[in-house]
Amino acid sequence: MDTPHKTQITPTPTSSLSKFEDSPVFKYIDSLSPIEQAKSSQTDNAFNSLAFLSPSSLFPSPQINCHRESRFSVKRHHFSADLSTRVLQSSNESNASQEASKAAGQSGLYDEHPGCLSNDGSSKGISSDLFDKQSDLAVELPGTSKYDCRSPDDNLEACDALLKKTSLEVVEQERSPFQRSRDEWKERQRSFENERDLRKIRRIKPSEEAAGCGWVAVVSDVADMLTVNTSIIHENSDGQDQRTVDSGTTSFISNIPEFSLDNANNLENAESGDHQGSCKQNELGDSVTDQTSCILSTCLPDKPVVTDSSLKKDDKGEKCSQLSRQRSIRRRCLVFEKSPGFGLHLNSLPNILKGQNPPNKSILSSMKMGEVPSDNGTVVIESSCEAPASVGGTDADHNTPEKKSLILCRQKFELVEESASCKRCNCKRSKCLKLYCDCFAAGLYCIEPCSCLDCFNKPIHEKMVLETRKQIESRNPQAFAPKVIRSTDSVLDTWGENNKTPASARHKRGCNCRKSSCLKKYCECFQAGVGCSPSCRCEGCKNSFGRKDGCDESGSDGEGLEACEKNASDKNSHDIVTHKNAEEHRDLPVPSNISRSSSQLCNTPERCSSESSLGQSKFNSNLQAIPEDETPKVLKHKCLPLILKTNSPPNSKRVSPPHHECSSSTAQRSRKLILKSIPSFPSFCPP
DNA sequence: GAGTTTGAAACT
DNA sequence: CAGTTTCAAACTC
Repeated sequence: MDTPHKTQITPTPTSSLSKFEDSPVFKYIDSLSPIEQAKSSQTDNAFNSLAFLSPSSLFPSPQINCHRESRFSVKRHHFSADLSTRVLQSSNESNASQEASKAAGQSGLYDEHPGCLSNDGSSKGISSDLFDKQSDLAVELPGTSKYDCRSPDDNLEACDALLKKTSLEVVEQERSPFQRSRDEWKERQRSFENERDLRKIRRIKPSEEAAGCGWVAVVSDVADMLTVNTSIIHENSDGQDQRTVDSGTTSFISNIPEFSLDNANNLENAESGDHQGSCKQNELGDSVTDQTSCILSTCLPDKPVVTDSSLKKDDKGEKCSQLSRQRSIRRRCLVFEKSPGFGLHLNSLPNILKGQNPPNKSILSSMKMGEVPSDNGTVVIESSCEAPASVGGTDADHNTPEKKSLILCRQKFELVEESASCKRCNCKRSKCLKLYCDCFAAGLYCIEPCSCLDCFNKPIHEKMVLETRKQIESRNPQAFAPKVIRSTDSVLDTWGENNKTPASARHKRGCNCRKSSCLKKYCECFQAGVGCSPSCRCEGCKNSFGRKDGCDESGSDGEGLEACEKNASDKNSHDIVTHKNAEEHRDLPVPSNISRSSSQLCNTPERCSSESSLGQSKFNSNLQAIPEDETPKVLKHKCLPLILKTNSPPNSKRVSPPHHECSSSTAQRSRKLILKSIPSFPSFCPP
């Protein structure tokens, strides 16, 4: 709030600037260095816009921004070509500044922001300002409703503004190194925003489809969004932008089998007419099914899902809805949570993996370390899920390492899907609409294998499910968020000494164990394979993964480890086989608890990344005194159900969700940001 | 497989 | 916020 006093004292930026600009000195400086001007405002803005984006900007909460973003993106798609063309044309005529000015003039947008127009690098001032403030335009340009992203009705203007931004970027290519440097920043920012858009949109369709569309649909929406982005990229079609189009992804997606979704797709195809091709996967074609896109989006967060243009937005939502309904019968596996540095929703993993049925013996027996069974029984040699971003995408690439990686990833996803369908709950009185229900808590619908009674956690009761979820979320916004968060990031790390321990993750809320000494799966920390943290209120903590008091954790110590080992061995520890052993004993019966979580997906400790497999991982680690961790990149990133190379030393005890619990201010900021904006879980609730 | 234990979730 | 109850998974026999 401005006080009269303040007003008096502080001259308006405009007047001040005006005076300054009128001075001979300023003019001289201006003529000498364009950098000066850039520095004063644009540069800072460029940086600040990125560095100080509000949490919501960086990781926008879908509930808040989804509408804006989704529409924005779509429209941008429509206008970019036109505007870009105009700008490019003008760029051939004269210098960048003039071009920028023209562009600005055409748009008419900049006229309303004289402050953005500097004497010399008008283009620079304009573009950078627009660019840098793209996320804040709604606020920054109060005088104009053109970019008020908050208003659905202003999407056109908003898109227009963005287009201009993009166009100007082209114009600015001839600018100084300094400016280019800034451009890089901007590019990153834009990239980031694209990603952000993806996230935001996640909730858009759900909101539109409310009751009809489930998570799958939501995920599909992400893919949809990606499609739009891709289009944009193509339109801009400059080498630089092409980078975001990952042919490998395309290939990957196109090759993802329909696992058991054939029926769903068939149905969809029957209904979609022209779009069938788009939804029906072509083994090597370019089209991608919604589901695969969804999955892919989970796995390859950084890459837009390239889909057939026919597969699209308008009807897609509808189709997706239909498809989702079909799929929901099998199960809705919400493992798509991802983002730069953010993995899937780990809440779902444990469940997924836990509920996994023992692998087909024949498959298992035929498997070798590092191999992954596919739904059809084939075995694929393991390779990193972090396949190179760009891959050929042609049939000829089938034998390339990249292709193999893609195949591997694909099959991993298949496994996830499969395993998800095997998870079951046994609720008797909660109707599976409370967090007591693992399925519900994991964001999954109950399925046939569940032994629940009076279950309402089914697609046919979607509305109820949504409402219930909404209610729970209203009570506790983090109710469906991952319970275990990672603390490996130095900046975000908050557990201090604990952090030095192998436990690179901690239970977000902490446990409250009194009798189990945090050595049994009653303890959520233990179950997740993470050490207890100061936030735990447990008594007599002996968590082998890390005690509350910071005293050590597994791998190295004795008591905890012993207890854990003992605990693990009570039943089947003797049957537990490490990867190494697994190969030798793959025909041996797999321990129940192990088989559920690791036999298939987690043959290796590394594989048991994420919270889900942590438990298993822990067992393995305990047995092997696994050296402390270095979470495999794969795990740290996106792919989840990971099967890592088996012959590698089990050096990673666990992989935690990419969330950070922090106590420090910085950490808290980050955490807040993450928790707030990234629905760790696809929300049932429409925004 | 039934019964018990446990601690999170839900409720008051 | 603390105490109590409910609940379902984990565990034991």
